[in-house]
Amino acid sequence: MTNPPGSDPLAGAGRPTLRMLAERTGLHMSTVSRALRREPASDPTAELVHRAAAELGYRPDPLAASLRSGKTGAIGMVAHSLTDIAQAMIYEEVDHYVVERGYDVLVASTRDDPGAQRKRVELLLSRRVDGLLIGDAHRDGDYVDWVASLGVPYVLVMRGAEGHPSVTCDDELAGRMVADHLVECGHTRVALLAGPDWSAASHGRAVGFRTRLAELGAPLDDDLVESGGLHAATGRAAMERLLARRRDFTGAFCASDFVAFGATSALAAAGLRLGDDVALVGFNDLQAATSLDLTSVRSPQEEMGRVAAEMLMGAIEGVPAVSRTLAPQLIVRGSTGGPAASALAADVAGAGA
Amino acid sequence: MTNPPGSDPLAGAGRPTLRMLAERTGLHMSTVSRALRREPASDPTAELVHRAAAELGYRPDPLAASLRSGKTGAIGMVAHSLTDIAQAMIYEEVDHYVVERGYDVLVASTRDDPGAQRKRVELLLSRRVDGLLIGDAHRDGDYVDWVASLGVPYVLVMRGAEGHPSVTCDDELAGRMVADHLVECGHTRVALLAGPDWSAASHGRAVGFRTRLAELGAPLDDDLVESGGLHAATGRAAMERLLARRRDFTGAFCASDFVAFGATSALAAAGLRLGDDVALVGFNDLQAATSLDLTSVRSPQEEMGRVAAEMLMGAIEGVPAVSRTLAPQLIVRGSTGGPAASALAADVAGAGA
DNA sequence: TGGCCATACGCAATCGGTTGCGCCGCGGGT
DNA sequence: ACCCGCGGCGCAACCGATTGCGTATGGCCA
Repeated sequence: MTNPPGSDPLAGAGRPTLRMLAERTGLHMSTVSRALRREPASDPTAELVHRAAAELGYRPDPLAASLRSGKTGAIGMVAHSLTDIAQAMIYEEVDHYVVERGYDVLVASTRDDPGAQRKRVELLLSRRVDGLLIGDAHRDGDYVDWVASLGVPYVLVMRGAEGHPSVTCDDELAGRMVADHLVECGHTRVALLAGPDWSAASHGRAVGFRTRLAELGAPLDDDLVESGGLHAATGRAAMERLLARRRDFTGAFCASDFVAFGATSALAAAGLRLGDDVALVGFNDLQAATSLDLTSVRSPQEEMGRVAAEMLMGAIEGVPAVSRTLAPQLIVRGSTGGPAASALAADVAGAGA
Repeated sequence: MTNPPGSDPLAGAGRPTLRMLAERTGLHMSTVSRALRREPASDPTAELVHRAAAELGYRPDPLAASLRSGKTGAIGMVAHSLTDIAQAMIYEEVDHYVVERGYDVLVASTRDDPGAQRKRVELLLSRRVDGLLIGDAHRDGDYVDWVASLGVPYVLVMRGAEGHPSVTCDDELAGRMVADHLVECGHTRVALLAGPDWSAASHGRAVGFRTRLAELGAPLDDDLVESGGLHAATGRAAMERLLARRRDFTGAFCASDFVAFGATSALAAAGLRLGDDVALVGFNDLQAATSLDLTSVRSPQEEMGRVAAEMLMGAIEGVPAVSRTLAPQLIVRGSTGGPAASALAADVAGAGA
């Protein structure tokens, strides 16, 4: 390939090493190594070394450094799926947070498969990440307990687990808020399209929802509960099963917006109008929720990502991690008879921009 | 940091090394190293070594191996944004493809910012990835040419660029298909909500659309073209601008489903009904498209990911990469007067499950 | 039975930094 | 004037594998 002079000082030719820097400056490697860690201006030697480094286009090799020091400057994030926008948003935020601080992120996705979870964590560990962000925790503690037993700093994000440091949304509160809202809108017989029960997030939402409904005197009928996955397909299937069984509910809470999207299709196919015949509430407040005019709970994914990253980096440096719970926010739209999409859409649609 | 005895929990004490394996088997490190690369059953020594490795729970250290060998067994993927589901789908597929083959993926996201692009590529390179998958190429060749000049195997995915190996969808064909469809549905005055012009994908879609419309005798009116980003917010804004200017179009092609979602909100706010007053076509066929009953073009993201990964791994092993273009598929739904959502939803909603 | 080749194995250098240790010189305290 | 402390620096070991080279060995064929 052609190699224009200004564009890449170090292509082709051997990449500059510490040894070369040492020769060029007449100092010893170790001196150079140490000088590079100082501020350029702190000291004549430091300045000399930094200047030489700049001239040669020296870039330290993190591999070699990690091998000796045991620190890699990288954290691992394991997600259940990055096609789940909520996880992707968390990842993006984590990425930007840590990269700004000179760290790096290695991701892995497990599809919530226990075998893959362990395998991917081991892979990350073999790459010697300094800490782990776990986004695919299951409520049965096996996986998470195992992670904890590895002796590597870790923080759970989005899905918590008893006795482990985590950054989560207050899912139970969110469930209660939805119950409040639906009942306030006059719905006394409502359904629940729950997510997988092994997700603490889904579980928490369901528990809060159920508990609050009971408190409000409109207890959830077990016959109106369907549980499944987090995708549109499972949401649609769940709503179809429900409709085949009962048609006397006037509202439903879906474990995620994707589930709500699927449910919407099923409602449409059954000739029921969203918001008029059946009120629907989703979860995550994705961009598309605005377009569907879907009431949804916004959980602060960006903030979760940032806080979790911050907490993990603290843990790596020895600060004990203490769990945090962030506040959800109900965004009311037309699917529960709220204001029309037009009124709210503008300030909402920018997520992920 | 101080370095008290306990601060290096399991790492220093426990992690089995090649040397330990050597001592335990009475063989030399180099012999052990080589025996591990053989099949366990191929040879008594190999079996002995493998057994010992299993007993000690030996896991090779990729850092050390890479340092010496120059190969990391990792590829880098740079995405413009993982909250874009299309990119996330590609990533997921790449991840599974290469992990199955003993490789690993390091991702980075750049938000399409030129500064970030170079920085992140350099970061990946400093981690010594064996090859690069570029998902955020821009049409002006600067960035991609620079990547090519680095001398590292690379493949562009989703967004191509002249003279560089890539795996893309036939975006121009897709644009033509949409034009055909809209005209067939009787729309002769249609609008275009284009994506960023520096994306070859967006550009190609627009070109194909425009060209085919002209061929069909219904040329695109420049006054009916809006361009912007790929998000719901920009889609909504674009449609609002358009509606403020003109109301005489009966159909529109959106550069992505997200843009279409935003456009839908704007239409609703203007009191126009999707499919009845204005026909809309999106791009990517995301899960939510089904629920919105949105006609969309499905581009084969999974296949793109797989093919690109395959091609890159080939390139790493010396097989020259030759660009491939995959076929798009139009999914007709209610937003262009197609069959109701109910008819098609079932087999479509499972994407990403 | 002798010679030759393929193979298995040991030895030691190597990848590119980091870090404990010891030396040296300089400045300050008494 | 003396001694101590401290900071900068060089030396060399080290992290955990891979790999070129030299030697011993076993199988095969003549």
